[in-house]
Amino acid sequence: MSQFQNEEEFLKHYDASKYEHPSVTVDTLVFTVVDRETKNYRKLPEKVLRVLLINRKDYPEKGKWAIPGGFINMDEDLEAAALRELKEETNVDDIYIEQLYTYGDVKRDPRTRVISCTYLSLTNSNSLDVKAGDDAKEAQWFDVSSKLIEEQKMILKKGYVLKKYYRLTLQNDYHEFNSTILVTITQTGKHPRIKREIVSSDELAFDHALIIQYGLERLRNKLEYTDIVFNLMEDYFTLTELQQVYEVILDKELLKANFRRKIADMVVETNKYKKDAGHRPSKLYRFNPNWADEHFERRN
Amino acid sequence: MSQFQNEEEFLKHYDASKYEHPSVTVDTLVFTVVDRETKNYRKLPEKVLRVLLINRKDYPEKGKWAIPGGFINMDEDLEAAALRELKEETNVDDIYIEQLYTYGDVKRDPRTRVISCTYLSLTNSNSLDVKAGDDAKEAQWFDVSSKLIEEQKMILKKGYVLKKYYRLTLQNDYHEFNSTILVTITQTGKHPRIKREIVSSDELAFDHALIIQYGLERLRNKLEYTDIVFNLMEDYFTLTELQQVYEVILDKELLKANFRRKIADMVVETNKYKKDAGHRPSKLYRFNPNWADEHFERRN
DNA sequence: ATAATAGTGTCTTTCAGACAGTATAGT
DNA sequence: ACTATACTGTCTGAAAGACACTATTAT
Repeated sequence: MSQFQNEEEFLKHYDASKYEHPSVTVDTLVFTVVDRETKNYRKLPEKVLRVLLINRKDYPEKGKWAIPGGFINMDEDLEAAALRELKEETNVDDIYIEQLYTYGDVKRDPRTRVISCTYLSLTNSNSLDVKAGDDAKEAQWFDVSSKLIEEQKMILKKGYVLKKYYRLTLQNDYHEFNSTILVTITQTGKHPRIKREIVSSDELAFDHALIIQYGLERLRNKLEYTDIVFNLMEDYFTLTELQQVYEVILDKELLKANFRRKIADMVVETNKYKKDAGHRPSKLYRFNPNWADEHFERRN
Repeated sequence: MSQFQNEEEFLKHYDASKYEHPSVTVDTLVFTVVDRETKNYRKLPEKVLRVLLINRKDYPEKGKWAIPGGFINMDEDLEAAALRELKEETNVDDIYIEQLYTYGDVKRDPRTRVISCTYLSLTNSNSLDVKAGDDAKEAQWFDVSSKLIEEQKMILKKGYVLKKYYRLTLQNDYHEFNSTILVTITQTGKHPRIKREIVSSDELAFDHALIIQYGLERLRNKLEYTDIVFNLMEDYFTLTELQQVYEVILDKELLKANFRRKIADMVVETNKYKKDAGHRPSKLYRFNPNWADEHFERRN
């Protein structure tokens, strides 16, 4: 039985510092798609998927690359904290953001128990205005790709264990490094379980290789059933550009005619054209905001 | 520039208590599907979706119903904490669990800043062994349903705002109550935004009505592209039972022949039969563990 | 025999995949 | 004229949706 008469009374005596509390950070994975340079005046530029990382200028994990983030303030919501940190560290603003996953393993940070609530964020390359923030952290974009490099299947008496090794590659003009991630699917009895763990990740801080890998998976999945891709596009875009963005994220080629049929409802034609290179100009399209209505259910 | 020579040196001087930290809880939403009683000996029992709630015996929110959960220990992983709390409070064990969402609004708990990392959990009705834990908390199952009751669309100059009101109903033999949840989809300019908020929720503690609503949405979505449903089934089940579970969760009727074709690859026939009532006996099936292989990508 | 469920066959429409074809700017 | 891209038409086969039909048990 409670010693207090009412809730007001209870709250007056409540002392939050009685117990030890973990630290809570928010970390934001920012993706964008940009054009790679091209020499042939006729050829269209290739698209590349990029992720934003900052070089840690302090312990712990000093010198390693991390996704932007930091400790939350006691008086700000989680998403607000994510946006604030992003702004402080990288000057990126007005951006699509959604919660990704919360990482809280006991040993993931050497300082103390740190729970990291991570966010996935998308922006088009035009809105980029990345400079290092004034806290002496260096922000850079990295080309990112994740490929399945090995697969093992072990059959057990009841079910099986599937191990998938992914190579996560981050590179730009100045740096290049790899991480290896192991995804284990255990199917024994009733509940299949998925575990993601880092095999090696020398240049990425903490468990951030996992976050990038998982964010990429989420992005790929959502590409197929939401309108999330338009956060990576300019206001006006050609259908070929849109297709290229799909292709670089899904890491596979798509057939033009089929692609156009599939995304037809998501876009609206404009009367503008993109005339630039040595070939037929292409019509510019915009996102069709009414598309979201009927497809609202699949947004989670 | 850092004042420390190396990471070891840094960690020796690190004092986590320098800053104020939020509290962190884990809360787990547990769903199951059970048979409702039937009087007609021929008729199959109807299925109902249930959620597990506990009645809070202490401040804050004393007397209200809440999802089982509690504060994490400093030396246990998040999922482990969720499982421990579930076991302590409700005696539920060996259960499917996945992370749902992390709630961290500043004012969501009157005591202090509380970040709640929530989990979604599924179990079949056979595995139920719910008793109130020894900390004098009462656990009960509630039939749960969420229905769209009103929809408003406002057209703006650039885009629109869609407001959807859902009625969340919880009821069992002893209690019945409703919450109203407002889902607002704002589509202006580039980034569509979704906000979920509680309009009214008198008998549910904190923002738990939101969690139930969101968990139900997640369950509905995953039903369509994963094998998650089998966590709600016994080892052996009839195809009609499986269909009933789909129907009660999706809240719509399905055509038998089409349903069977759709789930054909996910199950394997056995030579057992369920002969019980005044009609043709039906074959028992099991989950086909090989199904997961090819469909691994869509698991997130 | 009857009531209720178990289980199958097939028609139609829709959609994904593959591929071949025509159109048009800039040099 | 040539090159690279823009854009469309159509065939095929698979899957989704709708519906009708047959089969089998306990009472």
